[in-house]
Order: sequence, then C-alpha cells, then structure tokens
Amino acid sequence: MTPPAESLPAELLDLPSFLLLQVVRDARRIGIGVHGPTLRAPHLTVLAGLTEFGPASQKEISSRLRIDPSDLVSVLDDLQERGMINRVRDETDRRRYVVTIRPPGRKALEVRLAQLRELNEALLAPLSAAERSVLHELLARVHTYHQANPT
Amino acid sequence: MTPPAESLPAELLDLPSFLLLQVVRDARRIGIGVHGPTLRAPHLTVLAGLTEFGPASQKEISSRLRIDPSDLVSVLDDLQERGMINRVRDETDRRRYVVTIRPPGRKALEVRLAQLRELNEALLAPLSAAERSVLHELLARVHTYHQANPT
DNA sequence: CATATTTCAGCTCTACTGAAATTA
DNA sequence: CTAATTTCAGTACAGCTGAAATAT
Repeated sequence: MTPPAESLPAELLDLPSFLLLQVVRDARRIGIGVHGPTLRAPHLTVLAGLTEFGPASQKEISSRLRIDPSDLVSVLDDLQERGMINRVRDETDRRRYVVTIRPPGRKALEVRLAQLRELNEALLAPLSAAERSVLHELLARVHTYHQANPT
Repeated sequence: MTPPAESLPAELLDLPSFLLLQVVRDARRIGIGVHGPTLRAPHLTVLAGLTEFGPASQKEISSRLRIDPSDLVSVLDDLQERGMINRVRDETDRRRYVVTIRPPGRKALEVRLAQLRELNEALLAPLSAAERSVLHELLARVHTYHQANPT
C-alpha cells in the first residue's frame, strides 16, 4: 500500500495554467532554474540568442528574446564583467551598442545546456519517448500560436 | 505570405523546461496571473485548499499546498482583513490556529475560477478538445510523479 | 530541557513602470 | 523639435532562509 498521495486542490489542478505552473515548480526543485550566481535564466537566454542569431543591438535582443530593455542592461553588465560578451558602440548609429558573444560565453552556454538536458530527462522521467514528443509538440503549438497572436 | 515569425533560440525551445516556462509567460500575458491586488496566486490556492480539504492549521495548509509557512502569514492576514477566512486559536493546542473559509472567500474563489477557466480556453485555443486532454494528462503524470518522488 | 507552530526581517529572482541621458 | 536607444530608480510577485516568540 502506498500512503495516500497528498495532492493539490482538484479545482486548481483542472486548470491547465495552474498545472503548468506546478510542473515548472517541480522543475525548479529538481535543479532547473538554479543556474548560478551570475548566469541566471535571462543571461542564458541572451547567450543562446547571440549564438543562434549573431551579433545584435540591445533593442534587437530585447524584442527577439522578450527581455525588457531595462532589465537587459544589468544582464549584459554581468556577462561583460565575466568576459562572455563584447559590447561596443555602433559607430554608424552611436545610440546603439553591438553585442557579440565571446568564447567564454559559448563555453558557459554549452556546459549549462548539457546540464539542462540531463535535468530535463529527470523532469520527464515518467513519460515514454513518444509521450515526450507529443507533450513537446503540443506545448510548442500553444507557444507558437501566442507568439503569432499576441493579446 | 506571413512575415517570418520571430522565435526564441531553438536550442532553448528544445528544452521542455524552457518551453514550459514560455507557455507560462504566455499565460500571464493573456491575463492569467493578474488576479488582483489582494487575491494573488497563493491567496487563491489557500481558498481552494480550504474549500476542498476543510479547516486546517497553518502548518497543514503550508505542507499540503506547498506554500512556505512564513509566506502564509501575510496571505492569511490579507484574507482575514477582507473577511474571507477565520483564524482562531486551537484551544486544544494553543500553538495552532484553525483556519476556516467564510462565504466571501467562497464567492471570491468561485468568481476567479470562472474567469480562469475562460482564460484557459484562450490559452489552449490552438488545441482540439482531444489534444487538450492529452496535454493535461501528460502534465498531470509528470506532476504526480514528482509529488511522489521528491528529489 | 527539546520540539512544534507561528511570526518577522531580510533576501533573491523575474518582470514591469516611468523617467533621464544621449544620439539621430 | 521629435524619435530611438540605452540606462537608472523604484516597484511587485513568488519563493526562500534564519531567527524570534509562544506553547507543548
């Protein structure tokens, strides 16, 4: 006999948004989201964005990655201090900076992504490979829809 | 021709945990999570918990709903101030309070749940009813698993 | 004495707002 | 003068830690 599993209120668990939030909390408890003192979620997003989309201004990074421009400032300060990015004035438009990733940034991203892939294995442990694909596809559909139809 | 949809870095979107977080952010932008000044997420969870599980001490509420006991204090203060709960000393163990929901609490919960059900319709708009069931079932499996196997 | 429950002060993280400074 | 880009100061929320106060 397993002890009767305590669970959250059914009325709430019936709400997809609430269930989603609980799984995100489960993920955090597993260690996802505990990135490190100066390499937190937005930092990682920026490194991945620069890697995939190349050098960009802060405005471009901000709108593409949905990070508020005012928040981006300190994130880039942190990354610059650790030598993970370059930030130089765009001489053709001196209001802008051109932000570029540097090798230490690529390395840190790579290391952390490897950890996250492992942790995600643990997160989805109860699902088969086929079920993981289905879950991922459904979530991607929802996300893509809201990217295209902002309310 | 639709304009090329801007999207987040594929390396990140491939991580279920990251995708999950993006959908949660989409949900918040839709209006889920904007509950009101004194009826925020933990408040709602407490009201639903009291409704479903009946009167309880703060310790019981805390562990059942996974709300830190120190955070619970101000949440209950808010709810009490608005007449949504009762908090009276347990005379058989005067360290404890017995927390009970009151009609205004039930009403507020009901109203907000109705809103959230509507907003969740909007969140899952791109999915068919069958797909919503599948998504919900997969998420529930993951969550239940981590409830049972805390790491 | 140790232990359980509630409470308080303080901190981190993500995210947002409003306004200033610089440049186009 | 207007607009765009970056920056700064301040705020809100959810969540956590460590310690105090009270009662068992």
